Amino acid sequence: MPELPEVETIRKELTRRVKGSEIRSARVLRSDVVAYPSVTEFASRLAFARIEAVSRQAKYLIFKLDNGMQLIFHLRLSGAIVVCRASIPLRHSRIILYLKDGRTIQFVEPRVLGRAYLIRDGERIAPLKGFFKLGKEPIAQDFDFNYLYNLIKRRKARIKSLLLDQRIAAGVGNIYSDEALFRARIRPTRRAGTLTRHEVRRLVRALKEVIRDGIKNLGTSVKDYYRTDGQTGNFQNLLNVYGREHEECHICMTRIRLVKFGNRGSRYCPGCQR
DNA sequence: ATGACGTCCTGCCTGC
DNA sequence: TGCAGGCAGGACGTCA
Repeated sequence: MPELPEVETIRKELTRRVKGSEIRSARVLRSDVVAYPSVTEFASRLAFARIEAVSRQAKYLIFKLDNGMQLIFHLRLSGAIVVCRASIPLRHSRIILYLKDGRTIQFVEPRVLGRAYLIRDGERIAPLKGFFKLGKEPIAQDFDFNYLYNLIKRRKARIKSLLLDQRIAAGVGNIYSDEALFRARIRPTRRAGTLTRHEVRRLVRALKEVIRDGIKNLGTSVKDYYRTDGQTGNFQNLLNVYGREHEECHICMTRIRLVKFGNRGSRYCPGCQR
C-alpha cells in the first residue's frame, strides 16, 4: 500500500520522467476512479495540458498543469502510476494519459479504490475534504514532541489508530505505523493518553526515522506497490514486524504477534514493545 | 468531540 | 484442479 515513502518515490521518478511533457489526450477506462469532475470534463480539460511539476502531500500525488489545474491522485491500497511506451492499456489500467512524445502515463489500480481528481488551483471540493484536513507529516520539522503530545495526551483511543489518522500523522499507513511503534518500543494497543512524555519523544523520533528509511530505500513492496517503471522498492527487506507475524523478532527472538482492531491488523513484538 | 465499526472493491490465498 | 469464501486495508460515513 502506497504510504508517504512510496508516493514520494513515485513523485521523484515522475518529476524526472514526465515533468515538462504535454498530454495529448486522456482516456478513462473505469469511470469510478474519477471522483471529480465528470469523466467528460476530466478528459477534455486534460487534453493539451503540460505537466509543470509533480508534488506530493501526504499520500496524495499532485500534477500541476499549465492550464491552471491540478490533477490529484490517491493510490489507496493498490494504485500505481506507470510511465511506458505502450499505447495499449496495461492490466488493470483505469486511466491513460497519452503524451505528445508517444509515451503513456497509466493509472493502474486493481482494486478500484484509488481516485483521481481534477481541480482548479485553489479550488476546494467536497470529495477532497480529507486532503484539506491533513495534519503534519512526520518528516516535517514542526512535527515535534509538542505537536504530537498535545494531539494525543487526552485521547483514549489506541495509539496505532491515532497514527493512522491523517489529521494527526499525515502520510502514515499501516506498515510505517507498525514499524515506528516497534522502534519506539510501544505496543500498538496502548491507549494514547497513557503514553509517557518519554515514550512520545521516542515515537516522534521513530516515525521520522522509519519514514526517512522508507524513502531512502524507495518504498516497501509487499503486495501491490511498484514504481513508475515497474520495479519494486527495497524496504520490505528491512521490516521488523510488518508481514512478519509468527516469525522471530530480530532483537529478542520472541514471536511477532498479530492483533486486530479498528478493522486492520497490527504486528508487534511482545518482548520489545510495552 | 470522540471512539468503534461498517463499507467500498477485487485479486489472491486457503481449504476442501 | 476448481471453486467458494475469507481477507486485506485508506478514507469516510454512521452511530452511540
